[in-house]
Amino acid sequence: MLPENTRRSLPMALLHAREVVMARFRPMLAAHDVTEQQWRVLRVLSEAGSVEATELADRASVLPPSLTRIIKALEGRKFITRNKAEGDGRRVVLTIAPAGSALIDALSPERRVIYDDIERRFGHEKLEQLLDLLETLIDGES
Amino acid sequence: MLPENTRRSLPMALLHAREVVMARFRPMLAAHDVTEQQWRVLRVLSEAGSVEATELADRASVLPPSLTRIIKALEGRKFITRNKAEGDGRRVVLTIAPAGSALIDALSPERRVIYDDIERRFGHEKLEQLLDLLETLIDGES
DNA sequence: TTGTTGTAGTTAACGCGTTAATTACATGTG
DNA sequence: CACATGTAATTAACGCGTTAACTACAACAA
Repeated sequence: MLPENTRRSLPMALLHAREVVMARFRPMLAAHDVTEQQWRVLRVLSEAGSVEATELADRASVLPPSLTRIIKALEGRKFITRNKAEGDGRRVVLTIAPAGSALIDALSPERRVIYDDIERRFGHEKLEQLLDLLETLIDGES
Repeated sequence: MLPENTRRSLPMALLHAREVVMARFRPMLAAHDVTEQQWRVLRVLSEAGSVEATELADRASVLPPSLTRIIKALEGRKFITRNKAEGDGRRVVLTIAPAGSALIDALSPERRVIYDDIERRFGHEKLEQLLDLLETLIDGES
């Protein structure tokens, strides 16, 4: 059945929800001259250490062409390092650098405050439930 | 509490979920040379008939500068008409045109198939639950 | 070894997202 | 009326999203 109105359209609802959430984080990122996408890439690298470009693009939900640009920017600021994979001249391995880890650490307290506030207003139970549903949707469709 | 990994990050989960869902609709839109954003604008207008630019941008989750560009494109293809509001020379009123309605109608069957497939795989109950949670989140944060 | 096919990454082109600045018009105050 | 303030829309600048095309390297077959 088609959604009777745009508010019950799944793509629009997901978009709108992401927007209101990101509105909370955007000022923090802007204050440190990091774009949302750069931030996602940094977080994945922070979590995994060293990751190949393809996997990184996938985990950060960034397309390969965008990742190329983002790598240049992050490498230029010494947040990450870029090396060829040994044994395969095509692959590129990205690694988080000290300055990158430092940025992640520096933003953690502020992130925590924002995240806690969202969780408090929305409800811990609902948040977990929402994350579970999203995970199921993602795994089922991808 | 901070999300322990990127999969449980609300912004990333929302982004990823939207991506896998839109992947289903994108080919349909591309086949008719309509961008996602143009499509959202058309749908809102189709639902409401005539809407002022500011409200349209809000309901379609499009920023004003983007809306200006989208209006030009849609007006050029005679999908919508653009008029000044009477009584206020600043405001602009957008109205869906016959060609726009025709496009909406033409895509409806295909949309239904895609939406039904998502709903069937994900589950009707879960979909309703997800939409409810998203609506709550949106209303609470905006 | 040579040619073919496949894969990883980059580049290109065009539209949108985002913020800031600007223009045009409206409203309110003296 | 004249001026200041406020609001709607547009423009500008720069980065990302998206698709397609291209380059470089790897794997594989003859």
